Amino acid sequence: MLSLRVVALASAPLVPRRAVEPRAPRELVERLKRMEEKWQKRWSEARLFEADPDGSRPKFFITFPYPYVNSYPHLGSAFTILRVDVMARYKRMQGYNVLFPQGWHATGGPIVSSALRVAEGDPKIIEILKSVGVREDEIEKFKDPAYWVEFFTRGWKRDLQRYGLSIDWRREFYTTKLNPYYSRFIEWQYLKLREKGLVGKGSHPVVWCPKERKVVGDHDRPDEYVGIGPVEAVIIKFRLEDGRVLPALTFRPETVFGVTNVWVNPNATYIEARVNGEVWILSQYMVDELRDQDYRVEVLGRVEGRELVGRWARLEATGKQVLVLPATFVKADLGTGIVMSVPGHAPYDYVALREAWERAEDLAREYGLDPETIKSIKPIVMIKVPGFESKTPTEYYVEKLRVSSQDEREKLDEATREVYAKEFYQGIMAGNTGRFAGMKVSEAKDRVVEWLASRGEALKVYTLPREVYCRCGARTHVKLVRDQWFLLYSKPEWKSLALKALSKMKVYPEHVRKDFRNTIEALRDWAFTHKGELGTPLPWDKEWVIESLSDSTIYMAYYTIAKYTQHPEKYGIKPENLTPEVFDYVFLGKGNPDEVSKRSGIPRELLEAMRREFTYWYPVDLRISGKDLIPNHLTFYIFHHTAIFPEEYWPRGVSVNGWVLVAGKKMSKSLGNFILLREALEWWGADATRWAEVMAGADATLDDANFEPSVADSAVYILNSWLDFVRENYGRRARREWRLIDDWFESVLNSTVKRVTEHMEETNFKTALVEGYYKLQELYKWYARMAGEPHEDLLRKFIEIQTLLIAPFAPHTAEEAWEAMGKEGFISTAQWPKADESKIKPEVEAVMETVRASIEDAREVLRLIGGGKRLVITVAAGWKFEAASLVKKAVEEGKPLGEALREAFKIEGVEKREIAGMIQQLRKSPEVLTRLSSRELELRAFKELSQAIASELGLEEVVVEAEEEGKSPRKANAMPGKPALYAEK
RNA sequence: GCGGGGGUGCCCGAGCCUGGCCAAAGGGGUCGGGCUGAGGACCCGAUGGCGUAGGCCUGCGUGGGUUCAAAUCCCACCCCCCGCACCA
Repeated sequence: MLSLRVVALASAPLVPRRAVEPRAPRELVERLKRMEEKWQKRWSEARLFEADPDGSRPKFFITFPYPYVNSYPHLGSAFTILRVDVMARYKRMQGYNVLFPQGWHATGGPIVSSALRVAEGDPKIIEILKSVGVREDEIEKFKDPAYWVEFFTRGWKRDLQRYGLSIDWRREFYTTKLNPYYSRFIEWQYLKLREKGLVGKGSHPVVWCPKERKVVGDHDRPDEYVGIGPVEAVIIKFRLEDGRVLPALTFRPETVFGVTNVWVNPNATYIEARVNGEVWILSQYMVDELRDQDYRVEVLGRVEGRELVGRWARLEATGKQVLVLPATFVKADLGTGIVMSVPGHAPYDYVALREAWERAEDLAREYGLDPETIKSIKPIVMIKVPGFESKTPTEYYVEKLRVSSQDEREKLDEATREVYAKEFYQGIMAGNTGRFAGMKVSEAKDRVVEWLASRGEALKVYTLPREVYCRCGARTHVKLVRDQWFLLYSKPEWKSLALKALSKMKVYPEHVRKDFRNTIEALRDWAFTHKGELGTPLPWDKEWVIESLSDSTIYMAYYTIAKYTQHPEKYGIKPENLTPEVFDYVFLGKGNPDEVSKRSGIPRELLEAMRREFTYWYPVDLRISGKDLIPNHLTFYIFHHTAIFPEEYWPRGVSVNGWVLVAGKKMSKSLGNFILLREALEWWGADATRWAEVMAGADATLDDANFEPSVADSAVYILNSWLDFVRENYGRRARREWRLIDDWFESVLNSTVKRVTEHMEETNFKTALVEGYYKLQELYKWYARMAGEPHEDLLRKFIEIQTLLIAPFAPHTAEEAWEAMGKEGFISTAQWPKADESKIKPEVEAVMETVRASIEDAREVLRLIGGGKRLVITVAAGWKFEAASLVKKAVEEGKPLGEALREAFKIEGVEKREIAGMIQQLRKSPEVLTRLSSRELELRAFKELSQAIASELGLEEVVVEAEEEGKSPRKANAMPGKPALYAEK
């Protein structure tokens, strides 16, 4: 499922250079690792994460797409699965019965191909295996695909366990016929789909190796050919005077109206062959390709390219006669080797024509032509593009890229792409295109092909846009596979079910819903069977195997019963017991358990237990994955659920995230920033690695995350010092009498819990950790400085909450801290803190904000006057608070500020002039309104904190007074939320 | 082209939905101070320009607009990234 890109591994240098190294002190890391081992052992002994149906608790079923096990997990896969674990742990602390299972994906070609390479002794693949720690004497075993699966499955499991994931391992399994239990399940699924008419048959183009006679997937090719697939092209016939056909292959059939000549490679040898009754002259390559696309091709002989030069060829559809000219850019083994020249719209043709003009005399001499005829060939413009009136796109890009020769392939390829993009999407067919004039090029293209084809002058073929070689060294071409099985995603009824399911799902982040909708609407039929790969054979046509994206759509249901089916030693179920009838009963509630039991040989109680297990856990509450799975797997997941299951079991939610960069760059061996999870665990331990992964950006977003090794280093310190802090401070004696600053800290403590909980619900885990740890720590530091000594109860409360808030992220450290506090049981199942709304006091938070702002102001003033000894703080007069609150109220009612300010004049007993002055100040800094509290509270806050403020600013004395009886020469400046300050040397 | 996401201070990156608390969170880097056996750990401060009183000027892709007030709302434009399918 999750592709690990062994391909990428393969391209890496054999001795990777490390750009990324851990710097955290070993002893601190070792301390964390010892704890991790201890708690993992205890969790496992307590079977803490083994989840069984429990009607007394709400359930939460969460999954991660099973990874493709052809290598070990790296920081990328570890990132996404960590988000699953964090959510699972959070939900567990919220009192949910959480099921987090994990399986492995073995379906597909890469493992088979890699095993074959080992068998062949390919040094590259052997080196890759060694680089991930496979012993020399073990290499031999990797000739067998099954061993890959077994080996890396073990490796993944070990890594994930050491990572501290809260998985119920009883439900582990891997796919393909290597696990016949799973295969039985997939067979059932596909029988169902066929029953419902969602399976069809058709033909399908594939990249084909003629030597090995097989489909060539990405894993079967050298890296430079990865990702290139069949494209549609058109062959247009040019007829020579003797009746033979020059078939020109083109990707731009709409440009036939601009043809000026035909290009051939004079130095190449072409094949003369009978194709569908006509005599064609074409490349050997296309002979093979056409044969594999069901054309009858009978080779008659050979023709030298130069023999064709100088002949006239006729395009029947337009009646145009054109000359055959030589061109060096024409490759005889690409396409038909015959090129229709459209210099008005194709950079290659344009440049080649210019060269032909220059060399007209030479060409004429060499091929016996008339130089004037060559020079008289001029580009024909037949597409209009807005903004390209004076110069065509072809002229523009050839000039811009300074192309000087037809052999400058890179520049010409780029120019071709640019011209195509402009003309195809923005171009309009010009007046000289007959019945197509005025049509958009994007629409005209297909119409032109239809028109030509209906007259027998063109045909559609599939070909490769570039040469692609198989790993065996053979050149590949496109073959049309007949009898290909398809999933009929294009069926409107199926699409509308999928859309309905989507509309009821939670999608994080929400905007991704649109991507899903677009994908569902645009999804076409899917060729779901392959040959020569690992998988489950199609039950009714066993030579085909169900391909990887198609055998992984509803397997989350299988987790619910894997506990039973995958443990024959305990429950005695054999693969042959798992008849379709059994699945019908377990998943769909069909049939009578007694009869199903009798026929399948599975005891009734077991069948019922499986049914209960399924109905309890299903549907999946949340599936978390990388963004790459939106347009394929996650969409298929929705489709198949709607096809197989009743509505109540359709998926409830999906959360997606971006890729992981390491140190700001895409992970790659050549950059030296490719990190396997096991390496990170070795360097930083589990909790610090988890911490850094979350801090990389574990929110629900399509943006890429960035794992910074320095963050992992600092997490090592953070976790160690938090543990020390807990040990030194939890339950110690401290201040007993309650002060205003305690109200403040209690308030922010509760509002922090509230915000963090909201972020957790939205799967925005980085934001949750930033708020729940970093910001809370800042708040505590400030509290400790302002309070001098913290309040005893609050200190305890803070330590508890802080530990609970980091528990989903750094569970081992949290357990250790929890134990150090003397708490009973595991923190993993402790109650997530609940915000006490009554303790959240906005006016206290506001007044403390005023204090903080005043300290900053005072610092600035002191700096400007070059230091001082004494500070007088004057809290504004009572009437100013009244006036400000009138203004604030008016603003909140929606009045414009100017109008709201006039409210202040309602205050009685104060001179209008004074009020006007205050209004002036308010207009200048309306922000004070947002931290408006009361005169009494401000006075109290400043008085209580005057000592702290003094030491904060390094002053000998801080005097706090009220404006009414104040003596400060600047007391008139005092505003609510912004007391007047007066500093003395 | 269609669909989606973006362009913020030296760098990374929040804010934008719900306009004023935003010269703009938080990191990193840099500078200064503290702690120390001159610690890569920790703590405090500075880090657009100017300023001996909390201020002023310039500023969040570009250009307009709405508003007492815009990084935030509206319009137009420019640029970048991703997807548009058979690689899992």
